[in-house]
Amino acid sequence: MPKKVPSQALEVKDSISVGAVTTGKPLRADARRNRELILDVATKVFATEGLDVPIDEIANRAGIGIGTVYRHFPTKEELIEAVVFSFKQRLIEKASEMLEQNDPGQAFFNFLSLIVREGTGNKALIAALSRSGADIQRPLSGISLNFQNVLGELLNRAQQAGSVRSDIQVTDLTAILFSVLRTLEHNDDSGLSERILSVVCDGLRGRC
Amino acid sequence: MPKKVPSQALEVKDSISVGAVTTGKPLRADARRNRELILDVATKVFATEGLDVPIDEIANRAGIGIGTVYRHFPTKEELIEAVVFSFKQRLIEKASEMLEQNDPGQAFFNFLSLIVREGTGNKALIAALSRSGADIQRPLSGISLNFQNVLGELLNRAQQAGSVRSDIQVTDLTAILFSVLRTLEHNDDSGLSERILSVVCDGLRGRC
Amino acid sequence: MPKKVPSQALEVKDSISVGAVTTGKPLRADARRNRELILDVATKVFATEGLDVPIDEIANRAGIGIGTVYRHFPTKEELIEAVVFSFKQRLIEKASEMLEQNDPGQAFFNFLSLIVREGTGNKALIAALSRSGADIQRPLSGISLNFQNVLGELLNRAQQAGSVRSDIQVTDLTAILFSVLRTLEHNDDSGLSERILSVVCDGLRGRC
Amino acid sequence: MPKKVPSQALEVKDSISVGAVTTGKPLRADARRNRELILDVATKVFATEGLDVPIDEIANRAGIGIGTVYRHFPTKEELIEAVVFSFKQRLIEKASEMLEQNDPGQAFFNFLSLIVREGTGNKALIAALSRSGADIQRPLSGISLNFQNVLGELLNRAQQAGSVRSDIQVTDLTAILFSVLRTLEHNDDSGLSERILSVVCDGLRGRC
DNA sequence: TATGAATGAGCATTCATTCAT
DNA sequence: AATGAATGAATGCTCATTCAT
Repeated sequence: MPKKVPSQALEVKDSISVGAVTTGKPLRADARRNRELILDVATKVFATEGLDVPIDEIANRAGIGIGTVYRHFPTKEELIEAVVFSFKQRLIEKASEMLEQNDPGQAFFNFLSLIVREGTGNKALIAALSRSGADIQRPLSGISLNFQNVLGELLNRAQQAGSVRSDIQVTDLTAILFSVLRTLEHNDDSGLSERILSVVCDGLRGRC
Repeated sequence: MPKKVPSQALEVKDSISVGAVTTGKPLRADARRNRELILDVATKVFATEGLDVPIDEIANRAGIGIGTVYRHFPTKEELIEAVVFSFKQRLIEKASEMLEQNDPGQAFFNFLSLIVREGTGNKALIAALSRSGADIQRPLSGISLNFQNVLGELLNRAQQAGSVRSDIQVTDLTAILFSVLRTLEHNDDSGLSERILSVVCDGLRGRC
Repeated sequence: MPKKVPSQALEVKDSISVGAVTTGKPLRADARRNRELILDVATKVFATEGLDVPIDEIANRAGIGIGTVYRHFPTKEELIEAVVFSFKQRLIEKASEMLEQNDPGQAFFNFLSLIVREGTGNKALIAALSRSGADIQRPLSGISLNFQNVLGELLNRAQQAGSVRSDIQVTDLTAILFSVLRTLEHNDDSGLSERILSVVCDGLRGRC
Repeated sequence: MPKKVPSQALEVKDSISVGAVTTGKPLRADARRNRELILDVATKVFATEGLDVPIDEIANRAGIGIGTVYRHFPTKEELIEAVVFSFKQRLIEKASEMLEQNDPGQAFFNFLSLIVREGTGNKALIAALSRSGADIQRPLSGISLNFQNVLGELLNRAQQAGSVRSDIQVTDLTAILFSVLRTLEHNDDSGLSERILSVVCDGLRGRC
């Protein structure tokens, strides 16, 4: 039985080329701390205020210099991607957990529900995902590919169990998910989330 | 037998003065031409490149001076709204036509289908709907209200005819539409559109 | 005994080259009317809001087109000068009246008092005068010369009567006047006007 | 025997952070140099060309980027105020020195004389004073209040010594000073300055 | 002549990114 | 490594002036 991935996704920083330069060296302790700090703050700030927040703002709220932010993430774009990365990482963990469940249909719909719950009102998740996820044509790599894989796994099982209509593909699903999240971007009315989720789930079950 | 839509929803002003000041005077021939030119260009540009395109760009592509754009639309915001206005206007017209149809369910789903078809890859349309769909709390006015009214009419009839689940509200619907459009923003793959539309429609019919 | 100049200073329009093109032809009736209208509005608007008011504003308030304003005053600068012109014209009239008085000292100080009273809170008078009047080196011509002449006349007589210290020159005086007016630009507190006027008058009488 | 000015008026902050945010940290060497450079250039440029000079111009003349100007003074207004600040600061120092003199009347008139000398042809100084002198209603704060305090001190003593008429108030005085400076704005003819100063001083002594 | 539409240089301000300390 | 100062392209908007109707 697979152990749970540590929820903080810490082992990322140097082996995978997200942000910073990809040297083989592990980061110094303080640097690693800063990297995480930036990521945390950025995640929070992006989540609440959207991606238009200037880098200065993030540096300030993190209590560090702009230069430091840029040292870790040479580009705003890369910072955003790193944030997305963490999100996807978290979602992947959750998905893995769900895969353990017995009922494939249940697992699948639970996951959808989870995403909707996490994403409601989270501007960063949405805006960020919409960048890397909405463009379906683009071939995926790294984390996004992983994410898609787990999602596909969940989907397949549910389809094989007859809980989800069979003509749907993973890419359709991601598209739908991102789209729903975006809708909830400005609305934290949970009633709305529920109803939309319900519509989507019913729709995925297929015509009666 | 379907009644005609309440005239309130239909008598959208059709001649002049959207954005800018609403004087009674019709625009001079050349001004009207320019106004429409700007609107056309803006619509296209916004649709393809998003709302961040600078006004200069629009002016250039239209082959006119910046000042002219600002004469017609004193604010970028107003230009956007004018673009949105046209879109909603078109959709309202279509919706009105659909209301003539005998089968309320058919009418409703046809309209959804229409919107999806028109909206695929069209950022401006998405922005348009996002105004009435994204921020649900904000009370609507003018064209957006009209749009919501026609949509509500279509929805109600379909619900009374039992073609659509009854817990759905107009605002949910706009949210969903918006959501779907957003998804199709970067994807003109028609297969995707079809499947998503299908999922949404099935979902709206309700659990079997 | 000289008749009073008509207070509206109408005979200006074509013989003196202020504003418009200096053709010999008198203006058509409606043109003349417009010219005066513009001047009136500009005077009032400049007086209350300062010289930064856009020409559009003036045209609008006058209920005519911008083009018309520009036809009469090819440049904003010229419109301003025309406004100044009227002011000076009025002051010249008044000064002429004062010259009729028996007591030269009285006449002189009355005139100062008049200017202060008229100028208090009148942004246009002040800003305008400060343009054409504050630069003392520049040789005067036209109306400004006239103005200076009358003022000089008042001054001379008062000096000869021993009511004003003799080292003061007309240019000093205009400078002082403009300066006082500017001070009162933003203050309509009449107490202040009084005291400043009093200081200046006492100062002009000379050391006791 | 003249007491020292109340320390409140003197302890103007002298090191850093005028305009911008007032953090406790001293500026880095290069930053301080730039800040002063900007201030110098701005002072000179404002003084000679008025406050309408674009920020670009100032940046160019200082040989630095626009952004740098904005880093130090987030707003044009703040830059202007900083310039004003320096001026008033200098004047306050001078005034404090004068307060040391034995003869209160002498001290007072010397200060006036100083201001006139410094202010002749200096648009920035004029703007500076105009902040505290032009709009008398507005309650003062910070440096302007300090300035007014020292000036008031000088005035009071001179009045108590019988050298200045007693109906004059500090605000009248600033107004007058402002007024005189405005007059000298475009004129560096020292004869003019002298005569005007003389008139004002005599006027302030009061009717004989 | 009158009108007001068109023009575009000009300006304040922001922000991602680079670089000296 | 960290810092934060410097940079300057980019952007929304204004307004004097010109010109077609």
